Amino acid sequence: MPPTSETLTAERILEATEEVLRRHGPAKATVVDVARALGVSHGSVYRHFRTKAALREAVTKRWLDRTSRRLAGIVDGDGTAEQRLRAWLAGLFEAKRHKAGDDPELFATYTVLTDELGGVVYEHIEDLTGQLTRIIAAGAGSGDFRVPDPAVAARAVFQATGRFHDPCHARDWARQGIEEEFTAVVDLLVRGLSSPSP
Amino acid sequence: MPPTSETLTAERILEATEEVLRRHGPAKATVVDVARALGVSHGSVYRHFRTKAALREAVTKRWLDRTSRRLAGIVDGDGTAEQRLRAWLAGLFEAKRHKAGDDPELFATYTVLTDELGGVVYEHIEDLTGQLTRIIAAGAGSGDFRVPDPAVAARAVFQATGRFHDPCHARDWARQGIEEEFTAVVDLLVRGLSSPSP
DNA sequence: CAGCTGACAGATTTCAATATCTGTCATTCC
DNA sequence: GGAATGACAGATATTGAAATCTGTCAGCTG
Repeated sequence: MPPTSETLTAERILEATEEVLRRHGPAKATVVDVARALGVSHGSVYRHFRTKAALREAVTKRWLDRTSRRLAGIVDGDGTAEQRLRAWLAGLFEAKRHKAGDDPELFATYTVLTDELGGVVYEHIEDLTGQLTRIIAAGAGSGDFRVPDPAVAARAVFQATGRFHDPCHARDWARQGIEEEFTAVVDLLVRGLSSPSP
Repeated sequence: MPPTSETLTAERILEATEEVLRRHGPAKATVVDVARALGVSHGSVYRHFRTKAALREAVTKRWLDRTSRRLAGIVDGDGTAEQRLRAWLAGLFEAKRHKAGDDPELFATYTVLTDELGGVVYEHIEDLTGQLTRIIAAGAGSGDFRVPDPAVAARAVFQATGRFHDPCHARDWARQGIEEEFTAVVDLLVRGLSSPSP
């Protein structure tokens, strides 16, 4: 009994995979489960994704890209470079914190997945630091920021704020005072970017 | 056949525990193993440490304190506050990186231990940020740094450099270019501390 | 004939029995 | 008498046999 009689597409498989991951967790989510959820044989899933790893990679990439796209809107938005930088960092923190807080099981699942999929995460980080570089370069152009190399500065800012977006710190995001800590770090970084060259 | 006939002290037990941890890893290191290594019955170990958790805690504390003490020497050392701050941060990075690089097994062992012992790690971090606070306060006093609250700034600096001392980033410490990343982050933070208040 | 199926081999995971460990304490030993 | 021992009960870990999963492919189906 097929749940829907639409044709089987990669998109539908990804949808079902996400649901199975949410339900079963990363360790117990099998290709057979995904096929069962779709009412097809597991052989059909292998027609669209060569291996289980490729399927996991695709679903993880989709998940990460959702955050990327949301933040991309801030890069060319309104306000000064400093305002956009602050909004972007706050947006990243907020997005991660909500993902972790709203559905901890699913977040833990993706944390496991990203741990085993180095390449996808690398691209995601390149994407995000690229966005940051554009904001900082704009600030350097307008004179708000004084940095020798916007790309280097962007990476430093991204890494320095790791505590507020790297999944390995997720358990701290619910702690009392985390907001103040975030503000203190961002203030310090913004002052570093804005100060005259040494 | 007791390997040594000295009296059984807490110190000797900690020594043996560290050796057993190095040999067997955190999951397989048992109290029975420790007793066997010392040539005594496991009941004797329980005379000095009430539980296995207490033993693990004591040995972990000892390990963390070794790093603390090494860095404490820099706090009141020679040079300007900026020089000491840079030396302290570099020293912390260096210490952690060597621990992780020289004996990855033992480092992984302590990473597991610190994960289960929240309190000990909390105290260790309080200790380290305390040292940082003293350096930054000295800089604020001499006019090198301009910060409203040295303790807040110290915590921000500690967290912003987390990538270079937090065990969850240990695998990145062997990567190409990590030194440059460290320098970029520290430069940015020092500029932030030194710049005139906003 | 394009897409799907289900049986299959080898790899991985589960589960229950078996063995080991933790923490206690009555007893032994200097 | 203070320190150490080793037997013990309940909790935890190991092990290996049975079940399940991954990835392939010859054949079915519409």
